[in-house]
Amino acid sequence: MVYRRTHQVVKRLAARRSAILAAARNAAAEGGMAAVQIAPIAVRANVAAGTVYRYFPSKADLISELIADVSRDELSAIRRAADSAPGPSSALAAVVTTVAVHALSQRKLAWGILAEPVDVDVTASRLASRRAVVDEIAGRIDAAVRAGHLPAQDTNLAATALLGALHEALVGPLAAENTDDAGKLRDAVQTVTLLALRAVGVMDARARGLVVQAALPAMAAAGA
Amino acid sequence: MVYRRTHQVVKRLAARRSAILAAARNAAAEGGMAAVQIAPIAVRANVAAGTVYRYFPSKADLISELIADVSRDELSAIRRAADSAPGPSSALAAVVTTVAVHALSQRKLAWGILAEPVDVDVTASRLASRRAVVDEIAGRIDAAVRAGHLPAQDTNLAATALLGALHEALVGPLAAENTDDAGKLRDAVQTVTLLALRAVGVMDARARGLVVQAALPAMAAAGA
DNA sequence: ATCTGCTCTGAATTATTGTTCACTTCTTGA
DNA sequence: TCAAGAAGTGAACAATAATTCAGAGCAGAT
Repeated sequence: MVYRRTHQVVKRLAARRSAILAAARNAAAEGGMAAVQIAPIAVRANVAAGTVYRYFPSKADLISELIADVSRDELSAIRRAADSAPGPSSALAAVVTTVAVHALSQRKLAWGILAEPVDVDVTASRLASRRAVVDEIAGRIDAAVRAGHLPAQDTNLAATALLGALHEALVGPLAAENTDDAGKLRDAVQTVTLLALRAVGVMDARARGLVVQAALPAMAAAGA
Repeated sequence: MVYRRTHQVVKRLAARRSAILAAARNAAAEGGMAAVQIAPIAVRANVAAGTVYRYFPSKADLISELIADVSRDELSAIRRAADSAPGPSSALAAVVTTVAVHALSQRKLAWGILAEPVDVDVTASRLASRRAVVDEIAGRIDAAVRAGHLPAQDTNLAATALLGALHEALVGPLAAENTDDAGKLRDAVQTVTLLALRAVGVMDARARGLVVQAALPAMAAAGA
C-alpha cells in the first residue's frame, strides 16, 4: 500500500465530521428540524452534499447522532445541577428547573429534538433521549420519596408527565413567544417548576421555597 | 339549464364527503397521520384519488377538517363531563379525567391530531384544537380558584402544562404499550389525574377523593 | 516526479406523494 | 330518448429532497 492515513488526515476527517454535526445543530436551532436538510447543511459545513454521505450513512443517522449529542449535553447539565444541590428535594427542584431553562434557552432545538415532525425515522434516538431525561427525573423523585419527603408513587409515570408538562408549557406551540423578556421567561420557569413539584406531592409552601432556591443557579449556569 | 342538484344528489354528495373524512379518521386511528395519504384514503372511501379533490382543495384542508372534527367531539365530551359534576373542583377533576380517557382510548388518533409529524402544514388547526382544550381546562381551574379551592395562579400556563403532562404520560412514546389491560389503563388515568390536580394546588388527600369520584363516569362515558 | 488509493464533488437519479386534467359516466329536465 | 351540465376517474405530472456515482483532486509512499 502506498497510502496510509496520517495523523494530520485523521484530524481533518474528525474536524469535518464535527463541522457537519455542528452545521446540523445550528440549522436545527435556527429553523427547527425542517431546516435540517442535506444540501443546506453541506453548504454550512463547506462541503458538497455527497461528502455528508462519507460521514453519515443517511440523514436518519445524522439526525440520530445530533439528537444524541444534544441529549448528552442536556443530561450532563441536569446531573451537574442535581449533584450540587444540598438534598433530595433540592436536587429534584434543580433538575426540573434545569430542564425548563434548557428547553427555553433553545426552544427550536428542544422542540426539534423532542417532537417536531421529521421526514425520516428517528424514533429510536428520540426515545432514548427522552428516556434518559425521564430516568434522571425519576431517579430524583425516587430519592425524595425514599427520604420521606414525598408520598410513594409511580415515579416513572410521574417523571414522564413532568417532562411533558415542562415541554408543552415552555416550548410547545401554545407557549408564549416572548423570548426577549428575560423576566417573563424567569417567571414561566418558576411557575412550571412550582407546578411540577406540587404534582409529585411537595407541599405548596415548601415547593415555593425550593423553586426560588433552584432558580438562581440554573439561570446562571445557562449564562442568562 | 337542464340540470339542477336534486335533494337526492345533495345527500349523496354530503355522504361522500363524510365517507372521505371517516376514511381519513380511520386511517389516522390505525396508522397515525402518516397513514393519511390521498390514494389510500380514496380507496377506503371507495372513490378515485381525483374525487377527493372535488371535496377538499388540498390534503392540508382535509387534515385540518379532520382535526377540527375530532377536536369538536372531544370538547363536547369534556364539557358534558364537567357540567354534570357537583362543584368546581369536581368539574376540574372530571375534565382532566376525560381528557386522559379520550387520549388513551384512541392513542394513535390523539397523537396524530396533536403532535405527529405531517408533511403538510396543519399548524393552525392543531393550534386551534389545543387552544380549545386548554381554554376549557383553564376555565375550570379558574372557577376552582374563584371558589377558593385553589391558590391563585397563571391558569393558562397551568392548563397548558396539564395537557402536556397528560399526553406525554399517556400517549407519548414513553407511555406503556398495554392497551389491553383495562385495569392498568384505569390506574394510569387515575395516577396522572392525581398528579394534575396536585399540580394546580389541590391537597393530596382531597385530590385522591376527587380522582376516584371522577373515574367512574369518565370510563363509563367512554364505553370502557 | 509519479503512481496509488483515498476523499471530495455536484449533477443526475430515485423515490415518494400530492395534485391536475382530459375523458368517461351519471343525472336531470324537456 | 336526448342534450347539457355536473361528478367521477385514474394515469400522467410536478415538486421536493434524499441518495448515488463517475470522474476530479489530493495526500502519501517510493
